[in-house]
Order: sequence, then C-alpha cells, then structure tokens
Amino acid sequence: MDQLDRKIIAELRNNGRATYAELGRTVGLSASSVHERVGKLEAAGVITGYHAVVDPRRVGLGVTALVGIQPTDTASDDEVAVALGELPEVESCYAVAGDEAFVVKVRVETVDELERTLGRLRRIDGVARTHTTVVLSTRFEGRPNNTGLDQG
Amino acid sequence: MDQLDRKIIAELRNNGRATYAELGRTVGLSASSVHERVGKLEAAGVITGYHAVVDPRRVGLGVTALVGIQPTDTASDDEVAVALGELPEVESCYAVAGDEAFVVKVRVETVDELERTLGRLRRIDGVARTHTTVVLSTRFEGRPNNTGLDQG
DNA sequence: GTTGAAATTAGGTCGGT
DNA sequence: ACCGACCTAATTTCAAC
Repeated sequence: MDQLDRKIIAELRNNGRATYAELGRTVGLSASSVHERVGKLEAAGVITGYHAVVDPRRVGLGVTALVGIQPTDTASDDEVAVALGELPEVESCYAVAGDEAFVVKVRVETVDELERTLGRLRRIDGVARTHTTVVLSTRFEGRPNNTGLDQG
Repeated sequence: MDQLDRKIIAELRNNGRATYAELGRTVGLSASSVHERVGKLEAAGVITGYHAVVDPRRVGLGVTALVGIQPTDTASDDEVAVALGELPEVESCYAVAGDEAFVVKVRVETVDELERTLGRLRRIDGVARTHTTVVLSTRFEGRPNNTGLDQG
C-alpha cells in the first residue's frame, strides 16, 4: 500500500465506476498497472466492493431509525446478531459498548412498518428491550472523507 | 420506475461496476436499453453515485463511535450540521428526534484521536453535550437488502 | 512493478421499429 | 421504449524489461 494505491482508492471511493484508463491518468500510471493494483487491493480485502448508492426516499424507504438493542442476561450476542441480520429492514448492525449490546440502523417505508419492525426486533430471542431514535433528516451519510486516503 | 428499473438498481447496488451488457443479461434487456434506463435513473436522482467500499481497518480507521449531540438552547441546527460536516472524521450525520439533535458516526485511527475528535465536537458552537457509544465490532453495514428492489 | 501492443469486450450514438 | 449496428474506447492478457 503506497501513495499510488491510496490515490487509486480515494478516486474509486469518489467514483466507483471510474475506468482504469481514467484512474491511470489521474495517478500517472498506465491502465494496465492500475488494473493490476486494483486487483491486488481487491484480493487483499482492502477494497471490499463497489455499490451504487440510491436515494432511499426515491425507492420508498423514507423512514430511518437507529435502534439500540438491550440484551437479556442469557443472550448470546452472536445469535442475536445473526437474527438481526435476517431482518432485511436492518441495514447496519454495530455491537457497542454500554448497556445496549447493539445499535442497528433500520430503514422502512412508513412509521407503520417501523412499528412492525420494532415488534419483530423485540421478539428476537435474547432481546430484552429496544430504544428507538427516529431520524428526522440525513444531513450526510457515508462520506469518503477521513480515510487517510485523500490527503496524500 | 418499473420492475426492470428496480432490478437494475438492485444489481447495481450489489455490483456497482456491473457492465451494461451484464445488467442486460440479468434483466433481459439489451445493453443499450439498460444504458438508457440507468442514465435516466441517474438524471432523476434515484441513483446518486457509485462508490468503492474499503475495509476501514485496512486503511487505518479502526475506531468507530456513534456520538449523540445535545444542542444548546439557542443552537441553530443547520449551523451545527454544517460545522459537523467540516470535521472529516464525521462520516455520517443524522438529525434525530429525542433530546439529542444529531447522531453522528465518527471514524478515527485510535482512541486518542477519538478523544481529540470529541473535544472538537464539544467546541462547536451550539453543542452542549455529547454522548458517545463506542463500536466494538461492525457486524454488517450498509446492506443493500431492503430497498423494495430485491423482491422484484 | 511497469509497460505497450494485441485481442476481446464494453461504452455510447443513432436510425429504425 | 427497445433494439441492432456501428465506431470509439476501455478492459484484459501477455511478453519483455
């Protein structure tokens, strides 16, 4: 991982569909060198994937909530995490320090659906309580700004 | 936005570098038709971008925290949000219901840097208190699973 | 690791349906 | 809206350095 790799990664974080030729022009390498470097970064697990980002509201997912999950005394964190992963409305899942075992990000169409989703969360074995924070607006999300990649 | 568009979007969320020919094969259209549809989805703001996803730990960002931001009585939410956006270590920012005005996701290299970042957050005009939840592990994140796109 | 050349494939435009 | 045909440009492989 040298500076050229970092530049390539930064560029691909900004534009995941940049061509190798384009990347080569911005970093000062041939397309085939970039191709080889990107392949190695993917193989090494540095680049884990490429994804189109969609405006959630325009695909009918206007309601976002952050839900803290308090576990029961006997809960297995791993089993709870797997169960959380089985709900498609749970987009992200973080195991956290504090009295909650997890914080999950939930995206649904309506508050009605949020209510149903919270019911499903509470019915998971090992879940004692949930604490829900409704998102009113997403100011920004997933910015590619502090990777240590941009500044050099 | 018909079912074909939804299929294309679902595919691009899974693989942001899928070629138009590949997309055409999976949805049953020609590459040129897919090209036209994707162009319209981008122009309509449904698809907002394409990004490579990087394993944060492999680029020296091993510490993640969720930070609730309590505002002062006189705070302007918009100004606080702008100030939060100026810190590169703040990756996402949500305005939320409840006694906190915002929840932000912070990513830094070390807990030392987390401490410094929290100091910077508290020094923002309009920020009264912060409440930090340290992420112990990310079980999954940003899954493209509940877009209403996948189930057809 | 890097390159340039060669073969293959994709992108992008457009006329026709 | 979709397709096929077309030309341009990119990907991908590879021998050579």
